Amino acid sequence: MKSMFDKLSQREKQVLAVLINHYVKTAQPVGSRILANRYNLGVSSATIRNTLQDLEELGLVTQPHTSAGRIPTDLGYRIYVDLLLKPEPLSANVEQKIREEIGSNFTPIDQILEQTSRILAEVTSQLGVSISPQLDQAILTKMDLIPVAERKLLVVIAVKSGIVKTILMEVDSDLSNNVVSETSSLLNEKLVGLTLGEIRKTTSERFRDVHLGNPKLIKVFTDSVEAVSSEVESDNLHVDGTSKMIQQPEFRDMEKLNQLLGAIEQKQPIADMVSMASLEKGVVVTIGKEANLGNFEMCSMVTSTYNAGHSKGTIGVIGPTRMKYSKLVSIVDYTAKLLSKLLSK
Amino acid sequence: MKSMFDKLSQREKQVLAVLINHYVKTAQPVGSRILANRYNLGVSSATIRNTLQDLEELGLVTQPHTSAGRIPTDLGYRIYVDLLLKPEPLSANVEQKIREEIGSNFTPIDQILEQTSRILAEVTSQLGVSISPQLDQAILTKMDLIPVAERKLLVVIAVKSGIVKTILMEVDSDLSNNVVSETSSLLNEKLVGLTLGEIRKTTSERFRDVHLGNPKLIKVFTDSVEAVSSEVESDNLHVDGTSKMIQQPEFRDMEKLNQLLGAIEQKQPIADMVSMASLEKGVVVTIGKEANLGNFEMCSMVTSTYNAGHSKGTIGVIGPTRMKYSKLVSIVDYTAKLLSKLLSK
DNA sequence: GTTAGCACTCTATTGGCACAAGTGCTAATA
DNA sequence: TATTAGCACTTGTGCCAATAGAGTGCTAAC
Repeated sequence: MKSMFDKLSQREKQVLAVLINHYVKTAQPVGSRILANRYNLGVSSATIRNTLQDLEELGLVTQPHTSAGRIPTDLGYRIYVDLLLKPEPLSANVEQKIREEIGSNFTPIDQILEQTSRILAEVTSQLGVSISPQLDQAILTKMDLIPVAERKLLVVIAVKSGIVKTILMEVDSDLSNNVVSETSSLLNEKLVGLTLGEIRKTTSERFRDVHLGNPKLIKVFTDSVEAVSSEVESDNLHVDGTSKMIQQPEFRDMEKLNQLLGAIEQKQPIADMVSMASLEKGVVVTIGKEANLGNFEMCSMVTSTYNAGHSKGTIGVIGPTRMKYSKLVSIVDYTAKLLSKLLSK
Repeated sequence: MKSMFDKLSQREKQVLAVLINHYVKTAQPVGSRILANRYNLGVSSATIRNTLQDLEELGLVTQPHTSAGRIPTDLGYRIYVDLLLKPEPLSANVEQKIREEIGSNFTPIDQILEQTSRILAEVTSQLGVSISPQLDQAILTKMDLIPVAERKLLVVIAVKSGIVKTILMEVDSDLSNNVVSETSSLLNEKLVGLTLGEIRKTTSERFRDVHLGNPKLIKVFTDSVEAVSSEVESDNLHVDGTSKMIQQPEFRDMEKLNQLLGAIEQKQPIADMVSMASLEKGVVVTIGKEANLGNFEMCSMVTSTYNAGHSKGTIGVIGPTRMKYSKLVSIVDYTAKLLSKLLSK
């Protein structure tokens, strides 16, 4: 990447940046005349034409057809994002909107993330997405077993950072309240302070030799922990902004539109895409085919991880590759930081 | 409506039925020639033309333009649905699919309803919708208060029919475990067997003179009941099948498509529409402008209520007015009954 | 190294035209 | 009296050619 940067002359960089800026606004191939007239590059359109030819040879721009202007390639965007882009400061207006929406409301985490997706969609006019924190690394602060009906037990799992999960489980025989509360005390005593991942892996051994507590109940609890901590991403995915997104001209094509909506509905493809980017820390920009997901060839993604206690989740926006990276990077970054602050109280 | 039925001659009824059947399949205006040739009505196209003119005068069919065939009006569909339609028996295939999906799985209610929406969407290629039961009439079988962290209390509300709701609440001061469990016992003792609606209305008086239990905790509980039992429909709405739905030719128009997706995203418009129909019992067909919701002029809806204990919810499908009413009525009816059976154990 | 100029290519739009579908009406028919 | 054949008329659609416009690449001059 660096080598590519060195290869580019000052003018080439300038023209690439200006071309992308213009194309992002208009969604139309950009010609040399427009670049020469509208942006004062100090040279004539003929010179720009030469530069454009160079950029095309480098694979940074391309022509839809012979007598059209140029549009950026995925690689062109990549260079732009990595080397030329200056994050655009948030407008006071947008910043305020985000702050208001992700307020200090005392709300369950899933609702907060829904709101986050919504506000991201709103301020970006793209798809806003969020994934709940993966609780595998979360530390148990308290658990409880509550009989709610014959054979039905509500398992409560509270972890550091204040997230509380409840799961309704079936038990195959009625159990006395005494047995339940004894086992519950025992589990609390032994397991509080461990991560859910540890509990998942070690509990069966931990209690193998201890002849306290009801083994069936212990099994029910570990099953619940299993369910909570290994919840697949797609169950925890929130998406908003579809109706805004599809107004983008790239989705005029019914074919693409169907693919997009199908993916949103299945959730899994989006979850895969987002969680792939969430391996890295901080803001990540994934462009077009980089995601390596057929249906999203013409889409880019700006994501960031956030923290909730020791657990990590991801938020971001998805839109056509022709997106305003400079603005989106700032928005996603700001929102993720705000969210981390909120969730770590 | 009955008068309209009397006004129609045998042939007019027949032609209307056949025209609608054909139009539902093709989405193209239907001409007299096709009706005369393809369906053996025993008369020539000229005669059909005369009949069509009559039907047009009655407002049951209309022409998109002078030299096109006829398409049904909302009123035409209404007559068809009320007087001419024979519910089509479920295919074994579809019945099996529904039975498999809405299995006896031990799953939380919201997930069951999500599955219901999904399977409805799948077997109808339209929008599948479901609304969770309104719990106002549900009878409390058990409640519990569980401190999960400083100042955080998990309120558990279990009602007949096995639905369990949990709500995380904030309390303004730390409370001893004793106080919490005493108050909890008291509330159980006094309130189990009442409906949530009754609890909501009468609890403050019930405990005004009794000097037992912690008033703040009692308030927290009634607030939770309030929240659970008056949850607005849009929070409990599940929609699936958007990507199938938009492939219907009526949504080729970007304008309509936007309206539709916007409504699905906001949820409220759909919730309004569905809950409006859920006042009546059994299967209800709402056609086009009858719903009186601007954005859904070209949509119809087939819904049915289902029972979960003493509570009622609604499921259904939404699609373009040009839908296969005969099939959908059977599917929705069958699914609602199956769901009632499942949720009443 | 830059620019003006020009021939060339490709797309998008327009008007014209023939064709197909379907109607409404009239007059003939059973 | 109900039905039908026949026909003139209307409208939407597909196709063609012609045209205008945008933008390029190249050459030659500065």
